[in-house]
Amino acid sequence: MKLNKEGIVDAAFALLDEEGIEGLSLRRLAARLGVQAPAIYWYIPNKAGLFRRMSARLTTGARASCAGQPDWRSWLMAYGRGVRAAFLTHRDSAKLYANAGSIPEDPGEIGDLIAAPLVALGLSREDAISYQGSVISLSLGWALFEQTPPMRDFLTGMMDMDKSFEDGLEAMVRGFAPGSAPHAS
Amino acid sequence: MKLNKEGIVDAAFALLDEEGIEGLSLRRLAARLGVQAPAIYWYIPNKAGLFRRMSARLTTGARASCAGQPDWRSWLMAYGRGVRAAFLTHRDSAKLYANAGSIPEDPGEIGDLIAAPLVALGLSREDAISYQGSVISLSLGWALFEQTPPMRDFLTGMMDMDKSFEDGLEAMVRGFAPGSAPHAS
DNA sequence: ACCTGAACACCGTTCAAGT
DNA sequence: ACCTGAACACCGTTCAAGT
Repeated sequence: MKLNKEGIVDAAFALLDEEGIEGLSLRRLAARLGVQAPAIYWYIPNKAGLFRRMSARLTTGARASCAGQPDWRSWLMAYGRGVRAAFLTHRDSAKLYANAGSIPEDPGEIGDLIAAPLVALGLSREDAISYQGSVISLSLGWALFEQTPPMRDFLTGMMDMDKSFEDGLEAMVRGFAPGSAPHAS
Repeated sequence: MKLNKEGIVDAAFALLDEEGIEGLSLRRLAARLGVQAPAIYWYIPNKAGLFRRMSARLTTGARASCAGQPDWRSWLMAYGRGVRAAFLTHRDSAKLYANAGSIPEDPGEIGDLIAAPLVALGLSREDAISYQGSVISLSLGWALFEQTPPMRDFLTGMMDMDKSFEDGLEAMVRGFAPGSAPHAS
């Protein structure tokens, strides 16, 4: 039963869900795959590379979930909800994303790729990336709080997290004003 | 030259700035303080406790920096800028905060404490915490991207990060609508 | 091509013992 | 009260060697 990259990422998510990010070591991952730790290095460059691969899966899954939106505001709302939902389906995945920083492939064409759906809906490339960055930041930040147990207990004790996130996202997306104050040249 | 908690936190920030979060180990920290690693445990419970102490310093510094604002929107804008600025003054500090999750003291009175300045400006306690959570989330998220070198290079190549953050924050704070859709009871 | 065994240079944390 | 020495149970990563 040979290893492969996707299977390693699958097993890593399973291990993450069971043990949390502290317990996600290459040695334990190898044990779960019935193999010795160095074997993993045949498929991934290092632990950071594994984290990047896992992070990429989280965000591309969210992107896929919001195809076919009628306008760029709807798209950004769906994307924000999708990103947060993706983080909340795997224990500590927001922490993992924060430590990995994504950027899975070469920087040249990835800019076009992430801007494309919003440019198709009428936004400039710069606004597309800027707004998307703010939406991911907000979603990541909330997910981070929701995945830190003492913080989660503290927050759920006095508010509805779903509503707070929704309120913040809605306020921001509604407030985006393309083309206003077109910085520098 | 006896140790003390604040001195340990100072040294930890200095070490963080020099080596990054990967290099921030208790053994190296001890060496910098001219002491053996276990000595640190007389002052802090464990490494997570050190991270929490460091995180608390970052956010309370930002809070202090925005006293005397005339209304709650101005306060939230100042706080968002202050939080991001605080993160950007220490290498990898957003990552550190994401891994630590703050919550330094007991949960009972800290709720009042963080809500107080906004309640004084007319917000309900629930809105105060909800909005503040969204503002911190957005600021933390952007700082995280800005402190991940490949991501930073990628983003600065096609946008002005200061402007993007400012646009997102401004849109969100302007869009907050207290009292609208008062969920459940 | 794919994996193991053994090793290197680290970790956080504990605990008896020193002063 | 405050710190050291020594140890435990881990890490990520490298690399020769096996198949």
